Amino acid sequence: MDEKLEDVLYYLIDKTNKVARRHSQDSFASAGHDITVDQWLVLKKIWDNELINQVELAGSLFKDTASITRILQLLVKKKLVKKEFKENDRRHLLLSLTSKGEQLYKQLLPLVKAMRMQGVMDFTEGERDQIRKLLMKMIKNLES
Amino acid sequence: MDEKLEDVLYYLIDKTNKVARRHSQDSFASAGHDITVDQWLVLKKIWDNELINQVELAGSLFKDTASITRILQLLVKKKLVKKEFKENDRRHLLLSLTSKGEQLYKQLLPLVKAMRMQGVMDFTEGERDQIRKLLMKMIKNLES
DNA sequence: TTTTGATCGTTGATATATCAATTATAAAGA
DNA sequence: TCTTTATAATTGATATATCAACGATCAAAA
Repeated sequence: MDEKLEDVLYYLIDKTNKVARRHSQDSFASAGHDITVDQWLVLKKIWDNELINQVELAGSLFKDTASITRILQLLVKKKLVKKEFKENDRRHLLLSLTSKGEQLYKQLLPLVKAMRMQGVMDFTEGERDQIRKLLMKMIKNLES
Repeated sequence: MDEKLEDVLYYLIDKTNKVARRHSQDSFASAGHDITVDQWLVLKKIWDNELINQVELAGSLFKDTASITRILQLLVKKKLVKKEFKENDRRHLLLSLTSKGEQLYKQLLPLVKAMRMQGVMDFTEGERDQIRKLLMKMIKNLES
């Protein structure tokens, strides 16, 4: 007899992830913002790292470049992000936020900070360190 | 200045989840099995809980009933799962594994058990309890 | 009994994940 | 210079997530 799904750790991690994402997504929606969590992540990464290209962006968000292409298509359509070519290298795109994108970023930031707190509001400093340490250990075990 | 993405706990959870899923998916593929992680989860849940309906199935896997409908379409097409109606109640479907489904389940189980170990192979009993406890605490904080 | 209400399952639309194939371009080598 | 090679980005196909709308069917109320 196999153990119950509820007792499988990956399952618990998946659930936590989903609950956190839904909470974040609902917070954006209730605040009247038409943006997905993944779009926010891309927006933030570009803000933090102006002129990053799509391969780097994908790597740092653990996404496929195909996913990044499609998320960016939407962000460009919403006029939040712009793409340009590096000088003398038409192969590499450089990404940056439009002023509308920067404005939205600043507007969302306090919301996002509140979301991040919600899950760990009653955690001690030790507990925060501990969960981080254990998750990183799992990642190391799974990345061969 | 906002903290770096790498320091955000949700981001770390998302990464762990992705790494675990990819590891599991790769294990299925290398063993020559054409099945997704989500399809496996549905298969296992039905095995554990014969005659479950789609709403219950969705709830226990944290999935939308729409997702369940589509995953089941594929599993039925692969002849791993069958749907029947409850007697005198054409509104409620009952799900069960076909013999092919049961056979596949048994074949995958040892693989799956190995996958589950991979991430926590060097964890002490205390660490396993701790991460579980902390994740459940996060879930409680985020669900409301 | 007819109507109303509630629940279950499906479908459509859109966003994302993943893999494979393709295009464009730059850099390196012949 | 011309060819080969490597990398970046895109696109197509399929699977899943989410929300909204819908259809079917049973149950309870009028």
